[in-house]
Amino acid sequence: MKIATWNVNSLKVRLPQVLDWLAANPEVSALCLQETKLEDRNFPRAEFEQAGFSVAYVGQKTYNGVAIIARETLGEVVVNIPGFVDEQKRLIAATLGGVRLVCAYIPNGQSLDSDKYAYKLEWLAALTAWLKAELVRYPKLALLGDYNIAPEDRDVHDPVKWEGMVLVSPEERAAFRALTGLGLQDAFRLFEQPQKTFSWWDYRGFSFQKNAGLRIDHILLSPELAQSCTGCEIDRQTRKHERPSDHAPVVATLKN
DNA sequence: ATGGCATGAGTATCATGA
Repeated sequence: MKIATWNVNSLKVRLPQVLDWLAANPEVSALCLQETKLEDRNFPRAEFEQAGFSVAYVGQKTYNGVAIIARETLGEVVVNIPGFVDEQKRLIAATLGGVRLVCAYIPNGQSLDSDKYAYKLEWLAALTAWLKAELVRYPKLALLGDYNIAPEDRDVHDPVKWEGMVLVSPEERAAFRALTGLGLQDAFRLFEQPQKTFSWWDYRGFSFQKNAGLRIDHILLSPELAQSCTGCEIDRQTRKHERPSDHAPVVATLKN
């Protein structure tokens, strides 16, 4: 099976692209979406179900919103981080064929001196604490999503330019390492990868054409899943579409 | 260069993103 994550930056705008992408990638068993920006009553459930998918989603107006689209029935759906009071809709988890899928839209943080940055670090701490317990319950666990963290300088097109900015700060990178410290492994880094492979490019300044991007969308795998992972790729083709999302899908292949 | 796009809410601009 393949599992994937894609920040679509409005599912209303990107729904045709998502359906096309799922049709073009039939090996993808589950696709995690972020920034759907839709209240639940406006989620295009019928469109996905008519195309044969099972869906789990939670969203809000204008901002955030996450969903899992799967080819088989999703079970054990959990919304938000249990025990963490949060107005924002940024996390949904579900089980598919014995694999626990956690779909997360980690806060951006805006800037290092922002309240949103403090919220980002609190959110990450709560996520890490919850996942520690979740990993005991579910040895086959994947955390997929928009992390809004470039884990290392090689994940940044111009590390000097980005120094002191959100997404690359030492605290955020330490929070990412706290996740890998639970035993989770970055699927992308399990394999040899081309230099300067990114998952996000700013809409402004021809960033995609210049490949001025960041790798901030990730799939982390529990030890048992990492063992079965045979590949991980970023599908930058989607960024060439008309009205593209600024993020590209990340896809991991799992055996069995 | 605190802009540069894009999206949504709402109908002029503003908040947010990364």
